[in-house]
Amino acid sequence: MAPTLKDVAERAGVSRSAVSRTFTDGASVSAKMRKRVEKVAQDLGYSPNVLASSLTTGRTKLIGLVSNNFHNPIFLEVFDLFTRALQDKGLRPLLVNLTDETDPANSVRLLRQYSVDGVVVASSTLPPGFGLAFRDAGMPVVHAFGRVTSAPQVHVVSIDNIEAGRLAARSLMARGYRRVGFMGGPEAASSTQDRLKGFVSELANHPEIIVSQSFASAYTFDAGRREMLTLLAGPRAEAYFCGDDVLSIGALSAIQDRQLSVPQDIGIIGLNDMEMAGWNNINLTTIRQPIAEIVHSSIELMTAMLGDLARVPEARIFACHIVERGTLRPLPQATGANGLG
Amino acid sequence: MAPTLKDVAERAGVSRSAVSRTFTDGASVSAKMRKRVEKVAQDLGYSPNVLASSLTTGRTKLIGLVSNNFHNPIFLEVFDLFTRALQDKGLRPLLVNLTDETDPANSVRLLRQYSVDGVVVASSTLPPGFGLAFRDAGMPVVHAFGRVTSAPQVHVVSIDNIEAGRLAARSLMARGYRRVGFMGGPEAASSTQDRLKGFVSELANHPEIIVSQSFASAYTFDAGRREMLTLLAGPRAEAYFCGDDVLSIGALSAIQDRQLSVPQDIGIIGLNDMEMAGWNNINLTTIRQPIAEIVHSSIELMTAMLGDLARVPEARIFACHIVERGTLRPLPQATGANGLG
DNA sequence: TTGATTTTTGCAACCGGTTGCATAAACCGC
DNA sequence: GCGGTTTATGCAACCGGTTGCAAAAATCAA
Repeated sequence: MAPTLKDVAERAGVSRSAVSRTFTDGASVSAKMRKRVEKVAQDLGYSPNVLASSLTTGRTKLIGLVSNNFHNPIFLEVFDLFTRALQDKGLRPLLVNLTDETDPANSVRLLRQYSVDGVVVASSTLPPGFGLAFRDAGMPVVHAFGRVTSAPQVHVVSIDNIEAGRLAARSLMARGYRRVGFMGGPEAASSTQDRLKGFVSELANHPEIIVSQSFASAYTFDAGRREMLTLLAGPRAEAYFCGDDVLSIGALSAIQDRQLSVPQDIGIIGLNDMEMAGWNNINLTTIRQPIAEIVHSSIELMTAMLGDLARVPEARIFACHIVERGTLRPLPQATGANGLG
Repeated sequence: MAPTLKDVAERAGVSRSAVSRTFTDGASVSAKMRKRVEKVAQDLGYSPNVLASSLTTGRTKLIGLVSNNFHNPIFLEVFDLFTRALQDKGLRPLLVNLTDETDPANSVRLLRQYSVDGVVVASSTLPPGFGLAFRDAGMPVVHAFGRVTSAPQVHVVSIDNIEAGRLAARSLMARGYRRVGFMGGPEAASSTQDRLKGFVSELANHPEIIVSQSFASAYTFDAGRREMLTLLAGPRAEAYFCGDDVLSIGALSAIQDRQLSVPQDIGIIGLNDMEMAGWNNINLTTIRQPIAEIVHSSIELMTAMLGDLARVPEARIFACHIVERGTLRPLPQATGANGLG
């Protein structure tokens, strides 16, 4: 159906190589030849088949975009940013949905079959085994929203979850909360553990503050709501740092059910700053992850890897900051000013 | 890096054809040969390169998944369902983000370069020119959430937007509203026009009911909020049928700002039934689109097309129904029972 | 104009597979 | 064991491109 290089060559009366060369930049073609070929190509509506060329060049310009996170609205923003950033670099995202997948070998096989040039893992909950398996299969890997360590085994672009935990703790203290709670995401996820670690360690210097902790079973509204309902049944804290914005909204719904008011009776601080958090009937105070920066940095790292396969893994860490809205009491001092930056 | 068919053939001491045949089902290979080859393939970690084989078979098993809708949470559900359904059929989604794209020719070129086997357009706002351009380029096309017509030019799987408009009108009347408003999505979209048409035509039989109409500029929270704020500044209706759930939530936020209460002062009915609509601090009465059914039917249609390229375009229409929640007054008669089905 | 140098072009082999065809091997009934 | 059929295998050409190499053409300096 679609015209091929051979068609163009015959019609233009030149060799196939000549046609090929007009479409690969850096190749040696005279201006005359190029013009002639381009004319015919235009007429025929020819455009080169990337997949065929990949056989010899070894590059498909296909990037596996793998995630297991198809229920958190923040990831729609993430996918939007990733797909556009990849497109801008002339790369194509091959979307891989890893929900319910536990064996990295399957994914490796799959990505191999399509000989993707690289893999972007976009998830804060996918176990590190996946990234490692891709790397071991010889593919450049960038793990966005992954766990930051001092000796990363694959490239990681993320926030410092420990620091985020600290930031949350400091914010709550600064607002005068004395009994604070950590209501994390899935306990097994390293991001949860890191945030807890930061949260607790910051508070360790303040023995007067009472800390409790618990975990929601997933990053979902229902899990957040359920967890908060059980928390409210016992002795409750004055404010909670929730695992993410979706959990926070679930928690808010539980609080509302109990006729308690926010932030007077209970304060909530989330994490992510998804679009919805700013909707003014939600108005959630939260810690903002700089999504766009993380995505762009991930792509930058990926394209760098495509040029230098041997590049040694690095971790890129982005700073978080608090977005003041209505679910935490204001700071005691001057309005708006926030010494915690 | 990755082992090739040749490697396996040499190692097993058989011809390349033999190896190829063990991996294509329906091919003639003895059990003995198959066993031998599979053993070696296993040892080497070989799996066939789909892209290379596509050169001769003409099938890449790549499906372009194109959308321009990366800001509406319902589409995260849609992407989740599509990617999983495609995976189950052994197909791979090549995600194409058409935000800001106006020229179908670019997308055609792009999808051609990757010689996708077919294209799924998932959008209610993308102009029909895109689907047609893909079709004209010889690709099987299914337009999910597209416009239903009696003589479809490409396969369409969707709800009947006219009927949805009627359903909304009937629901509002049944609940005793006398002044009703249509607050649609982008005016140019055919889905908006169809819903309006249905809404108005149903009410045409009831001259005692006063109807107004307006349009939000996009399917976003802000647009919905803005539009409702201007509506509230004038003579307002008792209930509004909003273009979708996101617009509805924006509208609710505006209503809340004006200290009006829902559903006592104003009723709202949305469309989509995205997950969030059921969150009980939103609790939106809405018209449910059967997303999963639409997606599965789309994929079914796509796989059918792959087997029969000449298949004549059809429209598959799914019924909508109302999901009763808290933003519309209850029906006057018995609780819960809903005569409108 | 000539010979040396640079640039452009085509040939042919190759990338990793598939497949029609011919031949070889296995199977069948007797 | 035989001839006849069916099944399995390998050869070689092909899919749509790219690329090293050598020959041809263009450019340059003298």
